[in-house]
Amino acid sequence: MPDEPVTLEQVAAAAGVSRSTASRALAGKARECRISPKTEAAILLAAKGLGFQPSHVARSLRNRRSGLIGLLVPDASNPFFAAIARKATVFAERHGLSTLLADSHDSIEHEKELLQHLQSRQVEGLIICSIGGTHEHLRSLERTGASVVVVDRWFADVHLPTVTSDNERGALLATTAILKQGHQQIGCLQGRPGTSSNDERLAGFKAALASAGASQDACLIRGDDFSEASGYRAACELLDEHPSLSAMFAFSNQNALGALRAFSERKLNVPHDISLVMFDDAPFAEYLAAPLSVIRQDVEAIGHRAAELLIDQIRTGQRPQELLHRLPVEFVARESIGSPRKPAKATDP
Amino acid sequence: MPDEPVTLEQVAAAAGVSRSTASRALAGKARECRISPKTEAAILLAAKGLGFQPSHVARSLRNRRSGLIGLLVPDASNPFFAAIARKATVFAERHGLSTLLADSHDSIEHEKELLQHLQSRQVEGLIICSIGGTHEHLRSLERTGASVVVVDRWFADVHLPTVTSDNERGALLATTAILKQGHQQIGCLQGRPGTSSNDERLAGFKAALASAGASQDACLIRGDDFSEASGYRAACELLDEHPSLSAMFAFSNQNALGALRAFSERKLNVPHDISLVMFDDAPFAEYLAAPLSVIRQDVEAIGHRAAELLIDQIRTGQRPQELLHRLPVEFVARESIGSPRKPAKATDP
DNA sequence: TTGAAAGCGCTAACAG
DNA sequence: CTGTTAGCGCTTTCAA
Repeated sequence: MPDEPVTLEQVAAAAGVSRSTASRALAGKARECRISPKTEAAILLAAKGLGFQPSHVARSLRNRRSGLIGLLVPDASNPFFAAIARKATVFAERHGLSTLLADSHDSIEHEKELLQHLQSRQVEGLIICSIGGTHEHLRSLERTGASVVVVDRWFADVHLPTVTSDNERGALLATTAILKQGHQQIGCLQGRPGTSSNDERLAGFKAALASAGASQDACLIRGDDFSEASGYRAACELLDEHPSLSAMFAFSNQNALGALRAFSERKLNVPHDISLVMFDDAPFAEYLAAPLSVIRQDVEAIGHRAAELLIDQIRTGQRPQELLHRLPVEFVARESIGSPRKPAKATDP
Repeated sequence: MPDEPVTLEQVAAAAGVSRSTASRALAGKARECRISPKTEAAILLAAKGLGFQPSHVARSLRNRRSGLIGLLVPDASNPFFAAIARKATVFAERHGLSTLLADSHDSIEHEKELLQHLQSRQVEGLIICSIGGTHEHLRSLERTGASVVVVDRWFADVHLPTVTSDNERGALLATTAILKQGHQQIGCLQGRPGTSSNDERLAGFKAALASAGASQDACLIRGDDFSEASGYRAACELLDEHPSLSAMFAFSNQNALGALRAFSERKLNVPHDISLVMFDDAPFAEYLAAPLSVIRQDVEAIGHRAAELLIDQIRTGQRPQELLHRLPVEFVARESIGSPRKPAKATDP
């Protein structure tokens, strides 16, 4: 910013003392360093008068502490990550740390690159929502002993503190709720296969089917990632190939929105023609044509826990005892699960 | 992070050269500084071998450029600001700048405080979505000649580059659409009075009423801020006090959600019993019980323009010619505006 | 073609 | 009670 910032030097000069004294006084160490009240006052006055703002950069260099944490997410505009971002920044700020935001655009290449950037910025800690796929970079973080928290997804061979929802239980709850209504065939709109959040939900889905003795038809699982587009495609395929399908379970808000689009194109009514449950609650869910039953994850808590775990690591220099933090989820029953309609043509409600 | 980072010194030593030479080679100035290819290679090799990561902190101090921009928003988890955050970070990153995220929690005190923090971090530029209320701090930014872009809201007496939507026109469009259906009384669920985004929308609302010769009953304007709670309260009041009310215009997504809650409690059906339009589109809007007609603002464009304006300022050191950037909005007709129902009791659909 | 030296703004050990 | 000194890691004259 254009204006040459005021330096400690200038404050010291104005107060007629040396930099060290000024530094001490401004650091609130007047008592401790037995600085005379009048010099202290002079220094404080000079600082205020000149509008002195200590340089964090210089301080960082000297103290070898940047006072920065990094936050690396696949999509900062996704409400889930945005909520985490908020919690993290606020918590960090409260501990005197500022937050660098980085958005990997769902690309593992970007993720690695940004990780480098963040590291070269000397971040003291990192909250990362990794895309997954490869995770050498995570393992290397693990080795360096950096303060890191992995959020949302986890990786069996990466021993870093991780916070995520109880995905399997959530999916089990959702699927069970559907089965209870008497549905025989449930379409599954999955997210990105290979990610823990997806695979755990899938496991819960299958477990519920198994324990109900229902048919585990793998063909009823579709989808490539957590996007609206994937949800739409998956729902279309399922609807076209299995006209008798009476219920669907969407693994994300976006997937569900895609499904709703597919339904609306086909004039399918929820829950009359088809039932739907989605993973992750959203403010709008209860105002949809049919208020959606959902699995609610406590996003706030996830963000909070992540920040907490990170700050602890930074302060103690130690990884926490518990590495895997699984936060509970909750089934919220609304009106989107009905009874299976009578076997009939799929297009005319 | 625990591991002592590798310094330039070490790389230089390993390559058997001085820091200066190493610095030059690693800065890609080999040609320019006529460094012999073999020493260059040696340096690059050593750097790679040791996993050298230049210290941004040291560099910042030396170059007097932090390579940081600040992003100060009232609520990082609000999709609107989250989208802007994303655009800004990505754009900034592309220009070698990292983004510091700060969340003022809708509090002007926090806003000022965080602004200080960001400044002491030597940010080279700042994108700020100010709460408003007071804006001495903005005026002081104006004076220092800092690179700043104000987003979403603007302030008549603050001469800083600003990007916002054409709120007045949006509101005019929305209100006109309602009037065209024959509604006589339109409830207005406003956001925070005193903010430009609110007051401009209000102006558009009133202008539409005026030019249609409709009654401008100020009593039909309610609401305190852009939250769901405010929307709910406002809608309840309006509904209870004016049973003949047949349409509402919500100034934000949240306000609209609040209204929907009020409607649903009263078993009011949209658009049969009551019509609704909201400012700002949302992915879910078309899947609501009645797909909502909305005024769509181009959030991506706002974020993009803001980042662009900021980077330009940073590079040129100059404020742009045009200070006020008003991005166009669009009326998206869906199904939430119906004809006014026959005068009847308000509670039984 | 390379090195030595200075200094960005700050803090802290060590002297007075 | 306060000042002097050194140095965090890097870049950039200036000199060789």
